[in-house]
Amino acid sequence: MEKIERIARLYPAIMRAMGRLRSMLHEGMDLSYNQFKMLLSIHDKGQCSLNSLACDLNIAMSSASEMVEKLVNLGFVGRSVDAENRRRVIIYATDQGKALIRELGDGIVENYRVLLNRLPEKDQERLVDALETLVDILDTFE
Amino acid sequence: MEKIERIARLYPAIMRAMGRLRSMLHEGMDLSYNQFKMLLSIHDKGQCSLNSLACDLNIAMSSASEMVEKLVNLGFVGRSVDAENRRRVIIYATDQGKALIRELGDGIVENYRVLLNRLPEKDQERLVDALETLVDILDTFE
DNA sequence: GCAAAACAATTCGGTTCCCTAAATTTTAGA
DNA sequence: TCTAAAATTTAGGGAACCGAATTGTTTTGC
Repeated sequence: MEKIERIARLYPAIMRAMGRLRSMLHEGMDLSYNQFKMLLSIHDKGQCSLNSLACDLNIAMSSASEMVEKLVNLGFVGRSVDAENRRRVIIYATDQGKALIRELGDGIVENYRVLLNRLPEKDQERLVDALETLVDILDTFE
Repeated sequence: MEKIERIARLYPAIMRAMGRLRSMLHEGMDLSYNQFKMLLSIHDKGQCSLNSLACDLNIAMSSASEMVEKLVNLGFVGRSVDAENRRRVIIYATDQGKALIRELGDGIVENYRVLLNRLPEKDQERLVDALETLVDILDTFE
């Protein structure tokens, strides 16, 4: 079979598998995957504007605005007007948000561990290698 | 770094990359990715009930029902009551649907080809290997 | 034979995540 | 000062899901 057909056939399989993986990793979490991603991004940046957050997450600013609103209402994120430039808003993780990141982060890592341990040692290595190769190559497409 | 942390770090990167890949592959298509997937599934099964379609796609029957409705309205899919068991509905691709599959399928393969050709030969091999390894291993999780 | 249970699909109301376009507020520039 | 630009929010909408309730249809168990 030709290389391209092999790849075309693999794409849906990967997406299916990754989706399954995601739901296994995040099951029982208080935040959806995307909400968690956003909270994490805010936390990593320490403090940021809506604009930079939206760029980071590759979504429209209006979408980011909505999601931030939700996280603010849940108490995981704070939002205040930037005194330097009052058009801008400063977004940051609250203590509650930071605590959640620690907690969920640990849970996710633990879930990874459980999943990974279901594989024989040799496959664990192959998986990590495959993922790293994939990211490496896919990143060359822009 | 520990294996698990490496994997945890890779997951978002993969999702991002795969999403980008998807939008590159499907850009300008008449059908969304999910609609195309459903049409393809219907076509591959030749003829099917809503239930089996929903199982195949791993979505709730109510979701499948909605999407089928859309595909029917677009003229790509037909739907009729099963004479054997009138509770059941028979879903199939219309000629128009089959033609679209051919057309879009060719387009996608062509897009794959263009993308793949942007990689050096050696990376092409690595990519296919990585993807196949990944699917192979991920499928062992249920 | 027929009422109750099981089945297949649909409808309804809801959520999440995304979009564009228009409005709002604030700042900066001519 | 008046206008243009910048940062965000609001409004409206669409796709893709979900569970629960509903509508028909068939099976079953008495």
